[in-house]
Amino acid sequence: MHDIRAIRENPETWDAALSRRGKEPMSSSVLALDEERRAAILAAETAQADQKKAAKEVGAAKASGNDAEFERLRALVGEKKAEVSEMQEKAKALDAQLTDLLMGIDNLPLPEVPEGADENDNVEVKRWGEPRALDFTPREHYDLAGVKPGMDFETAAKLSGARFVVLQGAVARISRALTQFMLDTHIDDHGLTETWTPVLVRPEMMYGTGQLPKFGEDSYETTNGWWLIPTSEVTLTNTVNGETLDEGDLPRRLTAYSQCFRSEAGSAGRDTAGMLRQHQFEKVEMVTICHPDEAIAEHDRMTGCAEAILEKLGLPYRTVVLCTGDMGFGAQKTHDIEVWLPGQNSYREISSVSTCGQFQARRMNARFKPAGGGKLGFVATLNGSGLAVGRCLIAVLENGQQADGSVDLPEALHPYLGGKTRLTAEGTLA
RNA sequence: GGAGACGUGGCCGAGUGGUCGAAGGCGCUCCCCUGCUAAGGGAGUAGGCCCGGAAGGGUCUCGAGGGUUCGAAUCCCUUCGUCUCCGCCA
Repeated sequence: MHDIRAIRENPETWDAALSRRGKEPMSSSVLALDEERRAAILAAETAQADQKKAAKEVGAAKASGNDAEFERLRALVGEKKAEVSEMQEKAKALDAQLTDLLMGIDNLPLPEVPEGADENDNVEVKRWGEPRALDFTPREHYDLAGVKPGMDFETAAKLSGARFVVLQGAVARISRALTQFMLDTHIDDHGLTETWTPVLVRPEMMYGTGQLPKFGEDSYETTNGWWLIPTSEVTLTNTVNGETLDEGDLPRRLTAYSQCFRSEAGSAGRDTAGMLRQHQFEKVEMVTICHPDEAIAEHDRMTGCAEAILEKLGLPYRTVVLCTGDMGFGAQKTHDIEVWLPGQNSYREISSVSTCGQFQARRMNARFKPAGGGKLGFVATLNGSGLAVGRCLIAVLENGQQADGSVDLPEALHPYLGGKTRLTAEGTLA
């Protein structure tokens, strides 16, 4: 959410930043509402001060036996009370309106974020690894002989419908190995704190990280009002919802493996084959809660954590800075990491690392107490995939594929596979 | 799911309708005393919002939301959470 004071102080700057995202200027409507709201608050509080004063005098009048004065003051209190409740109601309604308005406005891009309309304007900032030269035509993951026995879309369709998968045998194990490998790396090498969270949350949490109110269509709500998390960014970030942390406790770096659920309403027709896009998928997530001054450095650090996974797996990738038009709702700046998929002959998103600045913290009311004293500040929050397990599985399978449909598996995974090094064309580990 | 109890400031803990934002203790900060890692004395010690250049003032917050009342931490309702017993269960 936006800081109303910042908008008041610099409406033009604020509108200009918004327009970089291709959004209409909002400051005049925001400020008009804000002014109305403050006038109502002032009126309500002035009336209330009068009421309280008179109410105190009532007691004194009663005690001194001044019945006339007592009655007069009683009447005055009654009068003021009506005025107070009227103005309070108005103030409350205006405040809710303003909050609703602000809650629906995108975060502002940082100055260094390139301007652009869509993914074509993203800027590549790093490229690592060389796609392997092949003397055969690469296949997509679901088309590999060794994969087919362990990746069953028909049974998944029977169980649940389209965009689900059943993994079995060696493929299931490779997937699990990937998860373990990622978590261990983040915990042991990157110093993140392993965390396990619920996947069902109250709606307030979805507001906190920005899925609600605008993107309810993308997630699933249960009949009793819980929401299935679309990413554990929701739970990890909201661990500090409503909290005031000591500055000394920052930064908090968390990682969690979780199931993620997305209805993907707008994506029908895209990536329907294979397990690239599923309603339910697995992800290892990273979240940092830190001092706002450290957010940019943390952003680069976190990006590095995600890249390290791909490097250890020997998977070629490139990193891009998303342009203003391609960034998510709550982000100030986003790095997408795209892994090479030989079967598609292209780089595909496998991780998205964003800093949200204080945007989510304001929604969550997550603050910190400065070490030297002074006013409380809002923390900064960052999140990033580290990585999407399903897509990483695809990348491992496609990049390691051999002409016969078997797969050479990355060395980093061998310890997690009981020392086995490859997926045979028959679908077993060897 | 059933029955009951509870939810106060950084922590502990008083307070069951009237100058209570809230006694007391602990912790912390500053000052004094003390020639020393003891003890004592004093002062201070939440946050949001609104007005104001500031000083300062107003208002809200005793889990949250609503209500009763001239007046609520104290009464009522709703809700969230915690604990105990029972049931169920991975």
